[in-house]
Amino acid sequence: MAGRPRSEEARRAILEAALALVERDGYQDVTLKGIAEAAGTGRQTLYRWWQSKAEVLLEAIAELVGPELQPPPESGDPHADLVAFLEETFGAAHGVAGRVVVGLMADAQADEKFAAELRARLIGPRRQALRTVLARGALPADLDLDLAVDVVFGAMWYRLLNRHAEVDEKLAREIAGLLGRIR
Amino acid sequence: MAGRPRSEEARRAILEAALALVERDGYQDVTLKGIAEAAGTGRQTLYRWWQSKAEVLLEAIAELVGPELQPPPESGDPHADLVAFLEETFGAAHGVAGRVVVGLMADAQADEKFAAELRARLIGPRRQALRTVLARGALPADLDLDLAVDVVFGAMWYRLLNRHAEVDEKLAREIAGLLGRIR
Amino acid sequence: MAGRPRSEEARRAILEAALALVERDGYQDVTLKGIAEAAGTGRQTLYRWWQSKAEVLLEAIAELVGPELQPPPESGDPHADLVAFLEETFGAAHGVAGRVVVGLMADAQADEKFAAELRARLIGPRRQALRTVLARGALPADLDLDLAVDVVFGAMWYRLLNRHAEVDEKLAREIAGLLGRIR
Amino acid sequence: MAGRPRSEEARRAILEAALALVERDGYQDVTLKGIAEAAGTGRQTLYRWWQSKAEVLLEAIAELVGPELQPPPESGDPHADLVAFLEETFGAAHGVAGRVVVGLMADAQADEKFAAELRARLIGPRRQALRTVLARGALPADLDLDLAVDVVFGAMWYRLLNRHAEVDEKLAREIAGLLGRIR
DNA sequence: CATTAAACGAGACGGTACGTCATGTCTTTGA
DNA sequence: TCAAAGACATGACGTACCGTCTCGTTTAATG
Repeated sequence: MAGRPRSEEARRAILEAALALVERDGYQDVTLKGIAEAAGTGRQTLYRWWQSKAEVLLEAIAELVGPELQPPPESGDPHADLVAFLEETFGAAHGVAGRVVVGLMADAQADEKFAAELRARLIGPRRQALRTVLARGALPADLDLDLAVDVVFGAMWYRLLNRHAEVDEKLAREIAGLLGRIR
Repeated sequence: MAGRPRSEEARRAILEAALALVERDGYQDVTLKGIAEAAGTGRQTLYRWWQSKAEVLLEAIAELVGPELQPPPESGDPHADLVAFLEETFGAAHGVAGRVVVGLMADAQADEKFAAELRARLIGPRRQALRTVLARGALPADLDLDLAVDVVFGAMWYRLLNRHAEVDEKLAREIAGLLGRIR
Repeated sequence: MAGRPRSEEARRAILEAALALVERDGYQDVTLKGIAEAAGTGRQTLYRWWQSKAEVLLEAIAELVGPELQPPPESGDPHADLVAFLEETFGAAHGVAGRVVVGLMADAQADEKFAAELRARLIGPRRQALRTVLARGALPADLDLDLAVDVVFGAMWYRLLNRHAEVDEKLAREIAGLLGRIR
Repeated sequence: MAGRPRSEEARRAILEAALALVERDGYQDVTLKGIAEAAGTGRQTLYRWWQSKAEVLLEAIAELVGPELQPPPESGDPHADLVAFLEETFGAAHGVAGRVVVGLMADAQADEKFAAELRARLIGPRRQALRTVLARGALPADLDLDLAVDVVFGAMWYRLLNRHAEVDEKLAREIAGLLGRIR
């Protein structure tokens, strides 16, 4: 038998409601119950298609920032490419996207299965993009690229989570400058 | 007037039970109710002295790693000092301490007041210790020390949270090596 | 839309468990938590449909003694009717029903809203039934029937609460006898 | 050896605070903790001298209405004596005394030991006083005096607890009138 | 007059019920 | 067969009071 097809309308209402609630209440105060009510949807519809709040928001954020996961076009100046890429990346860390992504990382600590999904769909591709940009010549050829990626995104995440300093264009330039001084 | 003094026995039972439960069930599955039961203590005793699970575990972990928050003695070789410090720090990130500290960071995302406490009692002192070690000559004099700290601890936190790679002695040597190549 | 219908099974399990617990532990030692556990039901299900322990037990007792709230068939002998009615009423005051009804009256002292409900669903109808029986000719026509009701049920309640004497068939005959001597 | 004598000041502060709290919050919302705080006394002082809230309030009310427990002087007119006694008794049922006494009766349902104490110190003497007044000739000589007492005080208690009608001078006259019509 | 012992206030202790909340499941009717 | 609605069992939350237990202090009577 065929059955009623999945409602695309309900799906979009849920993803939009989820993001709106994060914006209004903060990631941790969002509940699946609250999302269902805000989306005007049944609770079972949420549980049918997603495992948890984190999965809902991972899908929502993936749709939101999907296109940005590609490395930027090559300009010829490796250092300029790196600065541009970091400025764009760090800029995206503000607003809802930042709040969601930090919340997802927090939730991932409780659930290794979701953590793997988060790495596969969001973190990994972004790492790959940075790797591509770094490989254009901004670093000595013998330097471990993965270590460099850890250092760059590490600083970003550390600041995002610990909030002891801003994640902004200044940081982008400083990190790029630091990498440029490596011999 | 005086009143019955706080029970040091209950306090220690609670902190020990909290750590034991994190070890057994993982940070997120620990509840205040569970801690009280495991410690053989009343629930109100927990609420009397701590605001949340995170505060209990912050105190527990602070007592556990308290002494390590001091910078190591100066050996004369700045690079060796740095490697030694990082090896010790990264080593401590395994076991309960690591699970707790990652959980605390996750919880801090939901509660800015607690985040400030976490920075003040745990993260800040550790940053200061690294700063002291770095200032012994492992870096060019004009490099921003705070940025270097962000880069080093950033890489550590990024790996701890995202779990795409180990936080171990190898990382300690690689990071120290990378810093040593900065001109 | 529809929603899942209320579970009649849960409702009956709760009312039966409540009565059983009163029988076992006494009215005052019954708790909503205990009722839920004994009924194998969620605590929220209790709070969804009732405001308090008293309301649960009022409904339970109302189902138990519901049919008795009607005045008995007229035999032709007003005095015999009265004695029969009182014997039946006073007999029902023993066992669970008596313990529950006394507990309800005690709880009603703390909650005027519930007191009104108790009057409407239990006390009032019983008063009306006695009034009907008394009106059949057991009393002088000019006597205030409500006062007579107060006197009859007052003696019963006084003994039930104060427990200085039994509420039994002997009392039924004595009260009826006293009323019969009024000129 | 001797030890410090019991503080009469603390005792009076407790009894007064208890009555004041009943007046302000109602019997059921008064707690031993609240009484201790309002009296400026330690909690242990309460538990040292009384078993429960009910015992505290029984002592408080006993001091308040103690003198009234005696039958009034004989005037020569039995019916007038009865009316006067009932008017005074029913009048005292208003105000704090009424609220306390109803609360005590409710609590007595849960605790037979306290119920016995209540009967011995408050209810019994009052019954005896009414008995004395009734014995002055307001009733036919062969009528059971205890039954008459049950009927009179029963009506009072029934109205006090069920609150379907007032306990006032009108009731006093009506009850006395009803008794007067018994042959 | 020093000692002693009990009562005092304060307040923390282990318990336990309260009423609320979110979870994830189940059961209806309607599309 | 999916959707919305909403009841279900479960279990943690934070609060309140219970009755008990130290504390340090105060207050007579005793030796």
